[in-house]
Amino acid sequence: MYQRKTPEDLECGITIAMKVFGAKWKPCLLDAIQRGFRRPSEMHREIKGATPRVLDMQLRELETSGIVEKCQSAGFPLYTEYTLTDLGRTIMPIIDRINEWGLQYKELIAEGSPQSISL
Amino acid sequence: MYQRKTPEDLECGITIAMKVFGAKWKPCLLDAIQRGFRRPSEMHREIKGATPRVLDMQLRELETSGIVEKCQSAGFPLYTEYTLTDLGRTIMPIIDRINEWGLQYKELIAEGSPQSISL
DNA sequence: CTCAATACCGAATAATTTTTCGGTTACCGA
DNA sequence: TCGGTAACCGAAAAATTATTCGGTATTGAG
Repeated sequence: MYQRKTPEDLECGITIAMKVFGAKWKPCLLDAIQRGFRRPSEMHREIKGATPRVLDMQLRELETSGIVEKCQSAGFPLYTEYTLTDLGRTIMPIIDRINEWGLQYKELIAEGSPQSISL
Repeated sequence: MYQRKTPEDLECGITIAMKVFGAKWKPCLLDAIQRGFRRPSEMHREIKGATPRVLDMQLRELETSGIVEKCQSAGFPLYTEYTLTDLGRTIMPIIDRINEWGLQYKELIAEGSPQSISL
């Protein structure tokens, strides 16, 4: 298992929050769950650009952090559903605002942004 | 200059927002500016754990994105100040909530979080 | 002229995260 | 038994991001 080498400031709220839901696809996963895509296969289809593998991994981390909960029912075909926990629901207003901010200001940002070279 | 290789979904608000202020030290920098640490040397002292180099780089990116503004006055010693732009101020409520969330739930997260192995 | 302070930048390297690829298991239907 | 769907996992490789190290420039004091 991977061992982190650089220390982290776990007193810093930003650092903690970013660890929990700041990974590349975590906010998208949480948003997808909120919009009703609860099954892994649905999320795989919904979130273009992410490989199923990374979604599985980040979903598992969200579960381990107590943000989402897995409900699996035996049967065919396999049926697994992820839902937000109470803790997970406390994050959603933040994700929503991040999303709104991005949509609201995207034109303003696009020109001149150093990271937008790849457009 | 670095050329991105994996495509990005620039219609997704989350992706856009994360590009603008989601880098490792950007929220900390913005928070520091808000708390009154406006000079690079102050931020270097304030934000432990980050190297001056990365703070300089991320500050420059924030400037290029139009989130902060640089005011430099000739004189001795060199005096540079970064302040939030109007656009930058629209981000602060989000950063504040991220920070609050992290502080509020840190104990809840700590146990069992996959990323907290390095504690 | 040399030194210290402030604000930077470039390039190589290291650290971290994401992707790619190829599995596994369980089950049903033909 | 073979093929197909769903949900996963491990390991290596690639991509991305951050760090380290060693510079530059300006200015004023000694």
